[in-house]
Amino acid sequence: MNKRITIYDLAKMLNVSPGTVSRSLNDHPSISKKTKERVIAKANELGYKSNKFAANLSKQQTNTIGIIVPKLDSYFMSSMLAGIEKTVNEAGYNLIISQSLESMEKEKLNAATLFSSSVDAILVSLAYDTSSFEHFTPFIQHNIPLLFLDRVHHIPNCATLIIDNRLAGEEATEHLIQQGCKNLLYIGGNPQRNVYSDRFKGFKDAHLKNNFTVDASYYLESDLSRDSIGMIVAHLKSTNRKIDGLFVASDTFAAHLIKALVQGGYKVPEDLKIIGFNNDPVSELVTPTLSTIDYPGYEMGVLAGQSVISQLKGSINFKLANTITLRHQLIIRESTLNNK
Amino acid sequence: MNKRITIYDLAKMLNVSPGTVSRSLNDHPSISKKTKERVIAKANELGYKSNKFAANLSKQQTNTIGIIVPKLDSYFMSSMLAGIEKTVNEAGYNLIISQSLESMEKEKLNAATLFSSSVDAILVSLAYDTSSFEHFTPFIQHNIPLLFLDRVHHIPNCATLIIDNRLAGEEATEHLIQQGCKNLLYIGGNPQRNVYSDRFKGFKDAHLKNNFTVDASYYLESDLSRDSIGMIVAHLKSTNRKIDGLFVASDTFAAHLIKALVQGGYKVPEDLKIIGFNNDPVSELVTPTLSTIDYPGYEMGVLAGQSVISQLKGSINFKLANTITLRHQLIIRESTLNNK
DNA sequence: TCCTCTTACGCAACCGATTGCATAAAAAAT
DNA sequence: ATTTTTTATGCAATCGGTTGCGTAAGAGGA
Repeated sequence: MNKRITIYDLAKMLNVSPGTVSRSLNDHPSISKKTKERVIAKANELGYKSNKFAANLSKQQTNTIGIIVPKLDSYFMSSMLAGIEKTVNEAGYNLIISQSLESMEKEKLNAATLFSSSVDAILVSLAYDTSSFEHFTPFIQHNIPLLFLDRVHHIPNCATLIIDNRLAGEEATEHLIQQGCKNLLYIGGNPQRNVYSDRFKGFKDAHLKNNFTVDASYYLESDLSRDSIGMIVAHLKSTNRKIDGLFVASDTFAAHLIKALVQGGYKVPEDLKIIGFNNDPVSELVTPTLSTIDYPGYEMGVLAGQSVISQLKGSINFKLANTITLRHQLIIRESTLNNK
Repeated sequence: MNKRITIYDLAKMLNVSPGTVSRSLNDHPSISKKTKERVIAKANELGYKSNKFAANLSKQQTNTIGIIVPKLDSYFMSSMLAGIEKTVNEAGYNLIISQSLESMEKEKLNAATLFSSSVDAILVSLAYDTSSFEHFTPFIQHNIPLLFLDRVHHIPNCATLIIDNRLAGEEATEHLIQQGCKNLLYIGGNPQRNVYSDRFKGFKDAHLKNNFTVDASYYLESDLSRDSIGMIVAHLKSTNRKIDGLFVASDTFAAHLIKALVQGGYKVPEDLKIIGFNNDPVSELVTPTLSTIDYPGYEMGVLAGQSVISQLKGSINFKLANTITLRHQLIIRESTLNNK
């Protein structure tokens, strides 16, 4: 096992001081070109790698960014992470990823770990059941940038990155109405999460605009897991209102639902039109193909990375620019179309 | 911004030495219960968090594990990562995730970064075009556990975690043959990657067992990206061998292919049977549903995490137990079925 | 040639925790 | 009461870089 070589080794071999080696390696202006070259040449020759922990310790910054996501195994999350990882990596940061597994308790633990790992910044997409936010105060107290994305909570001086879920919900609903649906139902997750409640707001707004009645019973709360498909189908069958349009807050759930409904004898879109959310790849593969709202996960990740980095570099004042809203887009496919 | 408090602060306030504080906090046996309690109480009172970098620097270990994956936005990858993250996290480790984006150059960079981040161990799933492996030698030289998973390369003393791709390929092919296919084609990625070449080996073995002829032209190499669907369809139309069975090394690709073929007038499974690989959620959603090989990403992640941790803790001698092979399972769905 | 101003580098403190070794205090043994 | 053993703590070096400050050597000017 080769001993890892340090600036002291280099210094000794080159007959200079460790300080000079350090400065050379960091391209400090007060070192002559000649010396720099000698040092760098030797460093390469010996395969010198700086010890990040020593560097972090003295520089008091870690070049790591932490992120807490609910779960990573969805297309949306993983493409968002892909975008974040790529962006922060190019800026020289490492990304520590942790999952709350949709549990506030785990989220607290993760936050504590990341805090004690001295991340330079932290990104958070909230767990399903998170209802208090004190676990983020250490970051705020220590002025560590905290950015919420997608599943957000507004805390003063914390940036948030979202799409306009209300508007997207309105557009989706409006589309269903234009396709002739009269009796709509919204299927979403925990309304404490902005993504679900805001979409329902849009759903309501579209109703009001079209002089349709709407009340809380139009919000069918579900954990959007595959196991709940059966309950939803049962609900649709048993309800006295004859539902002819469904706005589902998740494409994968919508896709499974379509499959189940078709097997259960429903005709989609003839009997029942369905629109999803996210533009997950499955929406193109299911039959009928699923109309949806395109929700740019990767771009969101890139933007999140960029904004957190510019925050770290101090090049943007986030006290001012506090909320970034990304574009979204209605995508019409077969599951909401009349003709054919 | 509260100054972060250190063991020196605690030491001063409690009139003990920093060493005592450190030992108390680490539950060192040679500290009296009374002192420990005093220290811990004070630490909690002031919200003391140990500075990991200082600790890492002196302990020479970081409690982080690095992983390089080709891309993280596939269901398989993200569930594998979910499994790894959960496991190593429970063991007190952080996970630094980086993507090679299927490029060897990026993989080299990532390896260098992780090395200089002093990860305690590294997990790797190789990029599409990785053809040399010197970028891993620093880890080996420094005795840092290196575990390959899924897309592996055999290096002495490095553990690998795989499924039996050859056997899985044989089973998939055998199934097609049993369903009456006479003219098979295998669509896979770069044969430098074990996952693709081994499946083809199984494909060949099944042919030989059934006294079918097979040669290299039965391997259609593709990058398995969506853009290549058109080329594949063209190939199927133009080839003089009338293909009636397709073994595709990726479910998502197979799903898109089914969609394209059906649109192009093919009947699946009547004209052409298709079997995929991975048991991606999409395989149940596409019409016809896709037969496939179940490939347990999450479990693979858990196992990878466990084995790397036991390696770090020294509880398993990996010089002996070098390759772990996971179970896989043939899953038969509509895309390969005759009746109906 | 002597003086001033740069330039290039060395010195040493510092970041915050860990840990081997020494030792004072307390407990046990004689 | 004295010595030995045990227990609990302190001291100080160490991990590997970074950085403010001081200064010798070299460049430039008079």
